[in-house]
Amino acid sequence: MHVPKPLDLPFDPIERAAAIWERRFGDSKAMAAVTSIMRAQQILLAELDGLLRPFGLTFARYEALVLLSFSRSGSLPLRLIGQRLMVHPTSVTNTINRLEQAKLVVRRPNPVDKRGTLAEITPAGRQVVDAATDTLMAAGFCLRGYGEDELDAMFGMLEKLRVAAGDFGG
Amino acid sequence: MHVPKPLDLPFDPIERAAAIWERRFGDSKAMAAVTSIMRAQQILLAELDGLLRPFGLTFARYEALVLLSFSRSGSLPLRLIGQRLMVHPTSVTNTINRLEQAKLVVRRPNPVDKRGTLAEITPAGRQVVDAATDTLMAAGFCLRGYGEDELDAMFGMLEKLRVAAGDFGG
DNA sequence: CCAATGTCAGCCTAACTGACATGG
DNA sequence: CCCATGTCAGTTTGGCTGACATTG
Repeated sequence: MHVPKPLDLPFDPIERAAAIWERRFGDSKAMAAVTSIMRAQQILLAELDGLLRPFGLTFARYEALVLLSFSRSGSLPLRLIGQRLMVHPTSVTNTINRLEQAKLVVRRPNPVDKRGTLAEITPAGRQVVDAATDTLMAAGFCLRGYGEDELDAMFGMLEKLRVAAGDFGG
Repeated sequence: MHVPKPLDLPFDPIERAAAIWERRFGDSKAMAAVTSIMRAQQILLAELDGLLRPFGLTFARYEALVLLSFSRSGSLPLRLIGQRLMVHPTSVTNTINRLEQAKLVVRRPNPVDKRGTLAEITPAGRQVVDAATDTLMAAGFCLRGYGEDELDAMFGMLEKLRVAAGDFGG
């Protein structure tokens, strides 16, 4: 097995790249920030997926399950799931397929719009999502080490980017 | 074709999820921050890959090419590339394969360590990486809208997370 | 003999394209 | 008729495991 060793370099690889960058191309702050975001996401996703593996979930599937558990009827049209989670329609189909195979969700025809399909969370699905949530909250969503103010600042900082991308009304 | 419409919801989907979360599970700041980072990375990667597509590059391949162009000899052992970019050994093999197919890189045996392989950037590789860099810098690495101080703050904020993950010596 | 380097085959996930059936 | 919804087939990407040959 490939041990996921903490590389533990004697220097920050991103900072080093930024220093060389600066000499070669000029201002490197944006490059350093982008690279940091990429790496942070990689770290977080790996840790979250690790925590969720015992439940047979990935973070993407967990998010879908949470969304369903939040809805009044426990069911939502696939189209709406795609909108909220901001993923491609075929990715929704795939995600719901896996959750359905795991018996955490069932598909039902949408009585309102006969073109559509509803995904409905099962009792087993509710059990799993609650247990998984306990685990994630106990781990502080892998953001232990940040204070409430810092978490807010992070959210606020990235909000500008999401608005600029057109996610929602500025 | 699926139009990549800017969903442009009348509300922030992450903020809404956080509000419901708060009532159901309690504190939601960490969850909101994590979700923001995930979404930010998704937005940035899509935009960067879009900018790099005309050059036949993905962001991952671009990063490898930049790293090689920064080295004195224009060549580095694959092992070292994996360390610096923080990717799995087999992913390095894959990345270098693609760059080699595109004639932007060549493999050479490592004269120092006969187990190892060097990836060496070609003149064509240097041309492509310079042109791609011009494009990315003109786009401000998709982080237009942020001031220098904000970019620094973002980098500093995420540095803590990378240290905690063991990327480099705290 | 053990450890490190890199490759290979193979699997899994997610995102995407294009095509399509069904229905508003 | 056009558009929306969802699925399917197939491609691309990257990350991973396990096994292996080669060499330190």
